[in-house]
Amino acid sequence: MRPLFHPSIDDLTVEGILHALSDPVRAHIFAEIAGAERSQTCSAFLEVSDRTVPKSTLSQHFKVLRDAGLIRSERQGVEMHNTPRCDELERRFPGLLKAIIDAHKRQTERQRTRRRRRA
Amino acid sequence: MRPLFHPSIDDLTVEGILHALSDPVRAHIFAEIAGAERSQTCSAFLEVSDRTVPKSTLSQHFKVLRDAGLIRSERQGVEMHNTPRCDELERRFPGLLKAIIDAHKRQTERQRTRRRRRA
DNA sequence: GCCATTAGTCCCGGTTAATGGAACTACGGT
DNA sequence: ACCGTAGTTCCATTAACCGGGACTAATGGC
Repeated sequence: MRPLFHPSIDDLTVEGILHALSDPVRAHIFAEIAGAERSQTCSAFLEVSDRTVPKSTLSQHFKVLRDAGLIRSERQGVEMHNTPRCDELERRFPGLLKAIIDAHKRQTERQRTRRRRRA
Repeated sequence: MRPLFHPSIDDLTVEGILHALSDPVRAHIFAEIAGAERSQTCSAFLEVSDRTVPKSTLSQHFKVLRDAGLIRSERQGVEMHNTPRCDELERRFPGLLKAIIDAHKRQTERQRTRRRRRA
């Protein structure tokens, strides 16, 4: 297994981070990983908000998140354990992640209330 | 002239905003517009950080920023005047824009000091 | 050790999005 | 009416994304 690439915190770009989180599936995955107590495997996200994500696509998504410096992935046995790099990111770009995750939360909450109102 | 489309603040998505600002040229344009005292024309950005941007591309970039709800564009005579929608955006996604612009600033400053050190 | 199973990755063809040159439109000035 | 300027639209080329299928790496059972 070729060791997974993780960029140094100094090489991270805002563009990369925004691009990674501009996809709803990736944003969801990252929010979950960032909010979870323990590391999450990739296959935990084969279903995201009632939609099936093919595993090749999922693998790409994780690569994008890794390359953007948002998560760290390490193999443990047969599965991959993903953890957020929040502390480093917070030092490099203070407040950025929190603002984005908050905005996403705000949006999904609103979507829920809107849907409820329609129903 | 077909009137320009501006989405309602309620229809804005975080994904759209992040995607729009994940491009370095667009991020630069938006930062300038957001930071300027007065409205900016499109052609003010035919040169961005020492690179020439073709005007068809530039036009597309402005459309992306408009569609994401980041700017408002209105024709005044022969030129287009662009203003930020910061107040509305702040109400919808508090802190988001500031965090992103701050992160961008932080990044460009670092790039400058790095380049200076190398030289 | 060998086979089966599980978790992810890689490859590659099809589809979609971004880029930029050239033609076009919209407006103002003369 | 014509010209120059500011932006837009069209279209062909190129790059990025998606997902099915083959492949790889690690584990457990036998």
